[in-house]
Amino acid sequence: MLMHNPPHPGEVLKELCIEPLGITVTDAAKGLGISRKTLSSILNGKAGISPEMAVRLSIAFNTSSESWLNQQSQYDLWQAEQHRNELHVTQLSAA
Amino acid sequence: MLMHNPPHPGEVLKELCIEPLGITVTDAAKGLGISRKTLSSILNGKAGISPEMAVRLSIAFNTSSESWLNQQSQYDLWQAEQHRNELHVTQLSAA
DNA sequence: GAGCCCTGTTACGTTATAGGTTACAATTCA
DNA sequence: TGAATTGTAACCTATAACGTAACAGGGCTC
Repeated sequence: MLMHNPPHPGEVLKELCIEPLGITVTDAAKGLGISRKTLSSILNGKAGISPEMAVRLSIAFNTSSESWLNQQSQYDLWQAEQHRNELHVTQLSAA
Repeated sequence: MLMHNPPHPGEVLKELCIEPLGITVTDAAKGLGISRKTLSSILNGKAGISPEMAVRLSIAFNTSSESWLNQQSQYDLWQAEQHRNELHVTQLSAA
């Protein structure tokens, strides 16, 4: 179970990939084969990392697509867990 | 890196949770607080497991929400990886 | 056979999100 | 000053996760 708020994957992408390489958002978007707006949205936490985007990132930065998508899942799941007690779900047992 | 086609999470849900308990899809849907159609779609591989659904499953079956969402991620990622060579992405390196 | 339950599925709707293009404003820098 | 960079807003499309209502078929039981 996750205990602390995981960072948005876009944050990690910016700090660990874009900034260290010293490349512009514009050039990174070109390399990724996506629009500058899409990358900007991700970097600023306005959009998530889709499965296809995870593959793109893995190619461009020679990383693991799993790590990117897992980061996104952890992030999404943490948000969902915040509303766990609002869900009307009952324990299920044998009939 | 995933090497083999992961099963659809709905398959796992059916075989490891619904069938062993001997409960009907209708009753399981009621317990989960979702419509029978939604559960049916998941069980038959027509829909994925959303973050919120992962939390519902974790409550109803006393399991880990992470495991459900991770299964879905693995499944989605495998699909995306099948088109890895169709993406126009270039390696990114220091400017 | 008649009735009932369970199931998958179709049709219709809403809502959210990823992605695109275009354009604008603000900033930085040569 | 002029060019580059960036975030963002407006507008579009496609996909997907939900819901309800309705239907058809299979199975079970009086």
